Amino acid sequence: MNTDKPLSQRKLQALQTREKLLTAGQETFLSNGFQKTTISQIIKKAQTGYGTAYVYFRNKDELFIYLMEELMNKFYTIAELPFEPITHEEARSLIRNQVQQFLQLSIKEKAMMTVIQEAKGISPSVQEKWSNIRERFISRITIDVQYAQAANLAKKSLNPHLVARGWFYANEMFMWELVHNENHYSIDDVIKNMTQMYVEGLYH
Amino acid sequence: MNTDKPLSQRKLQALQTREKLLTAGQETFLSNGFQKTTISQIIKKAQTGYGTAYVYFRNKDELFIYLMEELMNKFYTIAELPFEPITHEEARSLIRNQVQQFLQLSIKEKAMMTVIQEAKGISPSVQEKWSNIRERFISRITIDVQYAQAANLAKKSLNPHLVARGWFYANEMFMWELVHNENHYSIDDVIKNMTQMYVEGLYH
DNA sequence: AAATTTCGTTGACATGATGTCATTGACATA
DNA sequence: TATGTCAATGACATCATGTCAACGAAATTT
Repeated sequence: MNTDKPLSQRKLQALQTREKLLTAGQETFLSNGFQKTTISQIIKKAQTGYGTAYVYFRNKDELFIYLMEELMNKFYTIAELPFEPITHEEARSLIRNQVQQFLQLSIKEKAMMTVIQEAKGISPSVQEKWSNIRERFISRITIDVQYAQAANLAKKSLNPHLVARGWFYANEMFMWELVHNENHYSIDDVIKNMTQMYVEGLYH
Repeated sequence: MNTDKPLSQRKLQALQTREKLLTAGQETFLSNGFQKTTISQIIKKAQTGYGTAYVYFRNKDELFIYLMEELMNKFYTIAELPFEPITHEEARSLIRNQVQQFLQLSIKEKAMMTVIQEAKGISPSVQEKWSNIRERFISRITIDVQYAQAANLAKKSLNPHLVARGWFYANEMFMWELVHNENHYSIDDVIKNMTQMYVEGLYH
């Protein structure tokens, strides 16, 4: 599990400094948001000199992206959930479950998701990172749709790529809304309605 | 049509200055994007002093918002298209038509839409403006869904608010993708697939 | 038509964030 | 002990923003 680390005291300290900056960044981003967070705030909290931040990260955006990565892995796990239903009903259940996990993870990580939403509007590199997640979901959903079509569960007249994309888009937007607290709907209602529409639109 | 204008020479010049700033802004935004456009660039193109821009607009965001308004009115027209179908088929046709107009307008105004997309990620006030359009579409679609349910064309087990929201979300996201040229799909395919999924998911 | 007021216009200025770079000094190496 | 390496640093140059006191031409008053 643990690869041996031939760490000199210097390298160790460097890693610690980097880590200090990341955690200081985490805290600052969560309390101030992306836009209002400055390098000065981060290095102050990390107790390092100004230039130090630029030794480890090209800029604020890059520092933030490292913070995103851990969270992204959790999403990837959900994106890759197995999907091999035999019946219409089983399909509905698996789909509903994936939506639920996606939305619940987002809400659990609400604080960070809010900042990510803000950041992806401002920073092209953050936007691209989020785009990675999106495409990963979409290509996996595409495969699922194709599976259902091959199993004669889903209508073959529909383009699986477009179906997958449209389906994820709706999910994503509801997710941002839930994260932003602008919703006046219960999560369960959202899941139930979306799943029903999707399954009855796509499946026989 | 034309309300009488009791315009002193001063007020006239003021209006002209404002207009110069708006057109200079328009040009600059379209060629440089939102982020990279600065007040200095705008006033230089408008041939006014630096402070003048701040006389007419609180900041860059507000100037941009005035530029958005005209375009937004075109969207509102589409949002309010009449919808009173008698049959399933008529409903499908009306829906398809609305989607088509929405996407075509976006593509026709592609240059400005690209800047709007960028701006709404950066400026909260632009985001709110766009949110107005979205909610206007959604509430209108909600009414349409309710109409179809009352006419016994659509399933009554679905929540019309959530259906309308999810449907618009998918449309919006495809629209941004089309505007951004990231699409590898034809508009017609997108419209056909989305409409089919929606109608067969919602209608009996 | 002279005097006075109003107000559109202006650019210098203060502020604040960013990214760079020459320098420093503690640690590693010989 | 001497020499090198490199993590750390903060002063600096750069750039954008928003403010404000002052100017002067137009409008109004006397």
